[in-house]
Amino acid sequence: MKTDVRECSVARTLELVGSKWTLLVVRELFLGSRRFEEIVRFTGGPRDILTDRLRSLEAHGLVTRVQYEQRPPRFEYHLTELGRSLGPIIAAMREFGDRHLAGEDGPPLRFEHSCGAEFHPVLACKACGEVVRSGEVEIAAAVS
Amino acid sequence: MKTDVRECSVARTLELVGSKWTLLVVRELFLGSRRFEEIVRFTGGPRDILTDRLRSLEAHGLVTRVQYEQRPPRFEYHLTELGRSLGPIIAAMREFGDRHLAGEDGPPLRFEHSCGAEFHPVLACKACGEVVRSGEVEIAAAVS
DNA sequence: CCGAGTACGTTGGAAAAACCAACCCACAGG
DNA sequence: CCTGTGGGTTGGTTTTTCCAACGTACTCGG
Repeated sequence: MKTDVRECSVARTLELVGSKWTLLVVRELFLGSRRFEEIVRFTGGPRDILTDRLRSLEAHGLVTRVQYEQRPPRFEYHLTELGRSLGPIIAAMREFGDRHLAGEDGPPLRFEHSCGAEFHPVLACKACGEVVRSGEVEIAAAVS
Repeated sequence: MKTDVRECSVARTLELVGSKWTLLVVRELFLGSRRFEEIVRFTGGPRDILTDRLRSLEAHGLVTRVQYEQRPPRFEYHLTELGRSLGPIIAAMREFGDRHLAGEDGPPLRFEHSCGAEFHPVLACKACGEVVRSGEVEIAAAVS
């Protein structure tokens, strides 16, 4: 059997953020956590794994580790511009969870758009600006 | 140290699709693969793990397993309506990969919107329909 | 000065998950 | 028969993850 593994952008993205805890770390940073202890507390992940994920995110340029204290040396984690461009992925997951997996008391986190309404993301076409309905997008070409 | 794990929709979504290979399986189904052998070939994942992921997706109602042949028994996998609503997550990952991690020969998969242009997803606000710029969305309330 | 507490990890060992090659069954075609 | 296809399952190895404990470097209160 040939091994025609599809080298696609989804696969490449998953290599960066596809392992356990990584996207929860990114979520935490989006929500404003900066310090290691906050990330531990709010994600609930094992400290060693979270350390590993933060180093990996840093190595890939999604996060920077900034010293905010000399003695003892203390660091903060910040999303880079590249890291912030993971926003749509987090938003899409949040939206999916809100709609289909919400707990008893609804979505635990609410966002507000500058138009004043509660923010629910939908996908739009960058070219025409129209909100996309299912069936309006098709594969144009599939290269191996 | 208190364990104030954030019970958010992102975390809940990751419980469904957060383990390795799951989202690649979903991508394959979006791209039209239906049979087990196709999923093995195009994702490159281990057969036993892919079996496990398909069963898990089925158990959560994201995928259905349909018999298309009696003797010998053969099955196809299809995304359910719920499964198709993972589209924005896949699209967001594809977009991230295309923009920041593209291989030498550009994005390997292209999509086309019904407006005629190549499709690149951007986030829009469901309420007002406007495309969202960074800084326009803020946390309205954060419940532990 | 002593002990407790905070911040940010690192370590060692156990448990779980992933991986891989090989196997199995049912059938089809030559 | 003998080979090939489709859709898995099995057994054993390797990798990851998990967890609790420890270490370091300071600060604060008494």
